[in-house]
Amino acid sequence: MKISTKGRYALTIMIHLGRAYDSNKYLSLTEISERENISLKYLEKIMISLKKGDFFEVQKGKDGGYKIKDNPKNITIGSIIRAAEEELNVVDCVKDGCPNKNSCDTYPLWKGLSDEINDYLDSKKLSEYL
Amino acid sequence: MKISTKGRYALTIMIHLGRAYDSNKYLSLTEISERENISLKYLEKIMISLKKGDFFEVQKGKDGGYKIKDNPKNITIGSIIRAAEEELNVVDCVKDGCPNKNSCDTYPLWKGLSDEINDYLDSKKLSEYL
DNA sequence: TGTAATTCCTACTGTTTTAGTAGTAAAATA
DNA sequence: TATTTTACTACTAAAACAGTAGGAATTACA
Repeated sequence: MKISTKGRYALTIMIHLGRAYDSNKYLSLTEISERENISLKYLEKIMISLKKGDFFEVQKGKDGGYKIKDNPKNITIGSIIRAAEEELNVVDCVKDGCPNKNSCDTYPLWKGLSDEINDYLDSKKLSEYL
Repeated sequence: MKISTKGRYALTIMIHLGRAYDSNKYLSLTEISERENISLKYLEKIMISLKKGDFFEVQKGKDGGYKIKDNPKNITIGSIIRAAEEELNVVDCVKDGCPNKNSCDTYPLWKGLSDEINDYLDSKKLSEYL
């Protein structure tokens, strides 16, 4: 039961962008990469997933980078982790809609746990970690 | 963020043993294997981990198997999953006591999530799933 | 108009984890 | 003594994880 580095680094990226929110400037992955000592190439890869969350305005080229569109107070940690990790279900049958979930002894537990995790992460806002 | 089959099957094993609790008889893995269509060999392997939880009385030989020592009302799901999965921390730094956790931006979140998961699973008893 | 900086896109790769399988020894019972 | 069960050790194919690599497209600025 681990969050992958993808999910962890995604949060790190968002924290840096969140801190730059007030400045209204673009922040590049190069900059974050140097600050956090994480390879630029890996951050780029994580950004591919993260972009599905539709969090950013993007500017290519010199002095470009990413800028968060919405106030960090309105961005939940859950939405960040789900974008990075693709999903946040502790077992696949929760997601897939297991055909015999009504007769499954363990389904209620895993469903309950998945809900608990999502609710917890949705109760936390990016602004709390800046 | 997935629970492995090890954790899932561990719960399944415990549910079968929990149901047999009142009968005071031993239940073999062969029996559970047949009921659940899970390979006996794999169940044996999972049992190696699960035994660290000190849940059972064991009887080898004919009509042998495992018997739960304590009432299922007193066994938490958390203790089962932790025995099977070895740990239940969403990031390693929570377990290892990361040296710079005091300055880490993301530590509080991961620690909070790990605690949330453990608390949730500890609030559920095996008896609720029999 | 050229150059540096940046995102975007595709592909590759070594390592670790997962999910088992296999064979045999040891113990217990009848 | 034969059978059934757990206990122990070792192996393995496939998937996931954690990156790395190279270059194309775009933009700002000098």
